[in-house]
Amino acid sequence: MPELPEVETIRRSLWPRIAGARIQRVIVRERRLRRPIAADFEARLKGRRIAGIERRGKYLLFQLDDRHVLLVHLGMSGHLALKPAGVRDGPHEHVRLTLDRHRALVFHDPRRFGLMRVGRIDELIELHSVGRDPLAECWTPDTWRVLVHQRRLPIKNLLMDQRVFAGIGNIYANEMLYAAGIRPRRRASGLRQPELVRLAGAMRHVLEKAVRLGGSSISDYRDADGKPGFFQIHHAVYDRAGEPCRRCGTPIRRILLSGRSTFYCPRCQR
DNA sequence: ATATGCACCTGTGTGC
DNA sequence: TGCACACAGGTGCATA
Repeated sequence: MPELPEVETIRRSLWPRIAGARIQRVIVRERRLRRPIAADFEARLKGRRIAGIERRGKYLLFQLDDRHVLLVHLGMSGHLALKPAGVRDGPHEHVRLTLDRHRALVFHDPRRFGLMRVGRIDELIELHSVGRDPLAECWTPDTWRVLVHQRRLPIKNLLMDQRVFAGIGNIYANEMLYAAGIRPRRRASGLRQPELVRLAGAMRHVLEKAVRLGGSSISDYRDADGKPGFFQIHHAVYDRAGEPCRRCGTPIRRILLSGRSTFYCPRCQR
C-alpha cells in the first residue's frame, strides 16, 4: 500500500508522540508475515526505549536504546497506528507494542506482505539493497546518465526499482512520468537529456507535494493518528483509465507493464 | 547480468 | 443473492 510519501507521513506523525517511549509489553498474534517473525522478537523489544525513527525507502527503522533497530515494512496493506492501550484487537492486528502512558503501537496487515524484524543495523539484510532516496539526494544530469546507461527496461520499471530509487511505487512512478511528459514504456537508455532533466524535476516535485498532503489514501491508508492523506485528489493518471486528461482532455490509457497497471495520457506523454 | 512471471495473502468491486 | 473473476499501495524467487 504505502510508498515513500505514505511511509514518511507515518514517520512524521508517529515520532513526536512516541519519542522516548518505553516498550512495556510485546504481543504477537500472527507470526506469518512476508517472513516469519523471529522467536526472539518479543524479548529483543521488551523494556527498550524508542530513541528515533528513520525512513529508508519504504522501510521504517525504529532505533532502540540498545543499538538495535526495529525494522518495519508495510507491504501492500500494512498500517501502523498509535492507539489507547486496551482498545480491542481487530482481526488483522498482528503485533501490538504496549507503550508507557497507556498507549499501544499496533501493526495491522490483512495481506501479511509486511515485515517486522529486530537486529543490529548491519544484520538487517533487507537494507543492503535499498537504493538512494529520491528526496534526500541531489540528482544531477551526470547521475542520471549513469543510471540509465545501457538500461533497456521501461523507464517506469527503473523508477520502481528499489535498488535504484528507494521508495517509488506504482502510484508515484505513474504520476511523475505524467508530470515529465514521458511514456512509461520508453526505454530508460533512450531518454534524451531534456527528458532526464524534466524527470528529475518531476520526481522531486511530485514526491514533495505528496508528502505535504500526507500521501494518497486510495482505500484505507491512514497515518499513525488515523488521518487520511489527500494527494489522491491530485492524481493526474493513477487509476483514471478512460477519464479525461486534466491538461488536454484525452482519455487516460491503462496498460500492463510487468504485470502492474500503468496509466498515461497518450497525448501529453511521448 | 537482466528482464519477466508468478507466488505470497485477504478484501473489494464488477458482471453474470 | 450468490458466485467467479480481476485487481489492489510490494517484494522475492524461479525461470528464460
